[in-house]
This record gives sequence, C-alpha cells and structure tokens, in this order.
Amino acid sequence: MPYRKTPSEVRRLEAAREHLVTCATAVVAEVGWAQTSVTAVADSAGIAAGSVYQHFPSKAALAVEVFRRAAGREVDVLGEVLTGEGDPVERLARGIEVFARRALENRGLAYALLAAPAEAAVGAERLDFRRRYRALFAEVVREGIAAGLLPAQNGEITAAALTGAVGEVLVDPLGAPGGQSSDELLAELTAMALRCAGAAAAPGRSDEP
Amino acid sequence: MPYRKTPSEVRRLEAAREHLVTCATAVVAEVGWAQTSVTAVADSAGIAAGSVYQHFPSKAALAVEVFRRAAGREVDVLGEVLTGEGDPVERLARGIEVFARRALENRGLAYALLAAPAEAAVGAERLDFRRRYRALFAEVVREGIAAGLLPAQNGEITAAALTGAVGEVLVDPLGAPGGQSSDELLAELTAMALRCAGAAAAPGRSDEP
DNA sequence: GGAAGCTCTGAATGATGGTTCACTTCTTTC
DNA sequence: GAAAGAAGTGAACCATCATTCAGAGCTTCC
Repeated sequence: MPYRKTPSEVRRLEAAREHLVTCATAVVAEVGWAQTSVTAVADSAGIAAGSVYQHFPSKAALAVEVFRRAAGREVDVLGEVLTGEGDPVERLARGIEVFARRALENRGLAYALLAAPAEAAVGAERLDFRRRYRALFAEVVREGIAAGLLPAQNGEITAAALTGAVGEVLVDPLGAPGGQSSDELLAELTAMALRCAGAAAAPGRSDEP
Repeated sequence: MPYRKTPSEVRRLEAAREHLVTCATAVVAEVGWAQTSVTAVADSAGIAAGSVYQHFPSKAALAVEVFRRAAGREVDVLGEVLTGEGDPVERLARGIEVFARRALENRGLAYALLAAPAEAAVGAERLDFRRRYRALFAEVVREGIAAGLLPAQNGEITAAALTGAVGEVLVDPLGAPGGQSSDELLAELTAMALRCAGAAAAPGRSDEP
C-alpha cells in the first residue's frame, strides 16, 4: 500500500478545515449570509471553490458549522457568567452586560447570529440557539424569584425580551442625540434589564424618581 | 385617436393592482418572503407571471409595496392607541397588548414584517418601520417619565426591548409547559412591559413578592 | 525513481427563478 | 365592423451561484 495518510498530513487537513471555518466566519461577519458565496469564502481562505467540498458536503453544512461554532461560544460565555458567583440579580446584570458587550464588540457576527437573513438550515440553528440563550436567562430569573429578589413572572418572556432588546440595539445603533458611548448604552441596557425582571433597583446606581 | 383609457378601465386596473398586492401579502404571510416567487404570486392572483410586470417594475418593488402597506397599518393602529385616551402607563399597556394581539392573530404576516428573512430592499424598509414602532413606544415612555409615573430611563432602549420581546414571542410559541393560552401570554407580556418601563405595578393585578 | 492514491484546481454543468417579448386578446373610438 | 392601441400571456431567455469532475500536482512508501 503505497500511500497512507500520515499523522502530520491529517493535522494539516484539520488545520485547513479550521482555517476555512475561520475565514468563512469572517466573511459572514463582514457581509452577512446572503452575500457569502462559496467563491468568496474560498478566495478568503486562499483555496479554490472546489476545495471547499473536500471539507464540507455543501455550502449549507459549512454555514451551519460556522453558526454553531460562533453561537456556541456565546452560549458558553453567557452560561459561565449566569451560573457563576453572586446572587441571581447580580448575575443577570452581569450576563446582560457581557452578552451585549460581546455583541457590540463584534457587531457583524452578532448580527449574523441573531438577526441577519439566512438560509433555512441556519435559520433552524438560530431558533435552537435563541432558545438556549433564553433558557439561560430564564433560569436566572426563576432563581431570582425563588430567592425572593424578583416578583412572580414568566421567566421565558422576560428572557425573550432581553434577547430581543440586545438584538434591537444591534440592528440599529440607536443613534440617540449626542451619540452616547457604548458604556452608556450598556448601563442603560442593564438598568432596563433589571427593571424588566422587576429587581428593586440597579446596583451601584440610584436614580429613582 | 382610436383608444383612450376610460375611467372605468382605469378603475379596473387599479383594482387589479390592489388584488395583486392583497394576494401577494397573503402568499408572503403564508410561506415567507424567501419562498414567494413571482409565479406563485401571479398564480394566486389568477394572472400570468408576465402580467405582474404591468403593475410593478420588479419583484422587489412589489415586495416593498406589500411590506409598506402591512407595516403601515400596524404603525397606524399602534399610534392610534399610544396617543389616545388615558395616562401614559395605561396607554403603554394597551399599546403592547394591541401590538401583540394583532401579531398573534396574524402570525405569518407579523413574522414577515418583524423577522422573516427577506431581500435587501425589504430589509431596508423593515429597519425604517422598526424605528417607527420604537419611536412610538419611546414617546409614551418619555411622557410617562415627564408625568412622574416612570423612573428616568432611555425610552429608546425600553422601546427596543418591547419590540424585540413581541418579536421573540412570535418566533417561537414559547411552548411553556401546560400550553398557556394567548390571553395568558398577553397578560404576562404587558406585565413584563410595565416592569420594563419601571411602572409601579400592573393595573388590575397585584402580585408583588 | 516510480507506482498508488491522495488533495487541489477551476472551468463546465445544472438548477433556480426573475425578467423579457412576440404574440394574442380585449377595449375604445369612429 | 374595423383600426388603433392597450393589457395579458407564457415560453424563452438570462444571470447567478452551488456543485461536479477530469486532470494537474503532492505525499507516501517500496
């Protein structure tokens, strides 16, 4: 048998695949799903269009992989924060801030994950991941209720509102008069989130009427 | 000059155009923008594909018209309620309820207006209309603050959250255990909205912890 | 070096679906 | 009824990509 894949060859191929996914993610973050053609991705990765099909059976499969990786990272980070230190309300506040900050720092990608038009396969993934984001927020809200820190409510709906709010903020810079900074935006967003969940007052601030 | 459009002929053409828009709206509400082909719309209206181009220069132009009509109706209705009778908090509660109720009653259309994947031209319209929805909610929130009924806050962000929340509820039935009814969903949604804006308590309910 | 078997290439292929256009059909006017 | 001109038709056209594939170029092993 005159040829057998050597371990280093296998590694090279895996690296090529990784590189492809990374480049595809960058392209998607840059121009959105709709404008992402196989050729564009291949060019960006420095390979021929046909070579894409050695790593993925179809464009859709590549798209799904891109989505899963990126969305998975966000879910992981958010989960980390929401199940970490502190009481439920503190965790909720930090969770929102982290979720929104990361989204604002990589708007293109966040938009692609949360809202950008995409083919059916990606749409299905998106539903699934939205549910996960929501489930994470909802769990913290439930803990807050159990701890007597939040009023009785449907945590799923509160969670949906929070996800939706971050999404909306992304879709449009909310160019408020005066062009507020990201920090101000984040502060407003977390304050809103706490009100939304019914927390008594924002920690570290006191601007009750 | 052996031919000149008679008034009744003009009316017939306008009616045909209306009919086309109506049918196109139905198709979009049914299958979404992505699955809406010119042929499908033409079939649904009982005309040939080519005839569509006597009323609209392109598929995109028809899509934009469909979107504008439908979204315009929603903005009008919402504006009516939000600038109507009652104090700002009452109006906000009613506005959310009307907005959400209408969306739930015509999910397909609401989804198309708020979230469904669409071509670029429709996407641009959507941004515009989302801004209008938000502006309406934001104005009521500002009035509430001025009236001392709501705490100081960025009304745009609260408004974004409300729009986002309704959208999220649509995207997924939120199949909560026990399969809550639409009415329960609406009640939870308005309660959440009032908390979100910082209103003291939901009118007609008192479930403080 | 050379055979075997792999990866890589990029032009050709094929499917989809918007758009066009030569032609038919209907309306108006005389 | 006949001419003029518009609306309506639907098969053909065309642009856009995802996908394929025959051949070029490597890598491995004897």
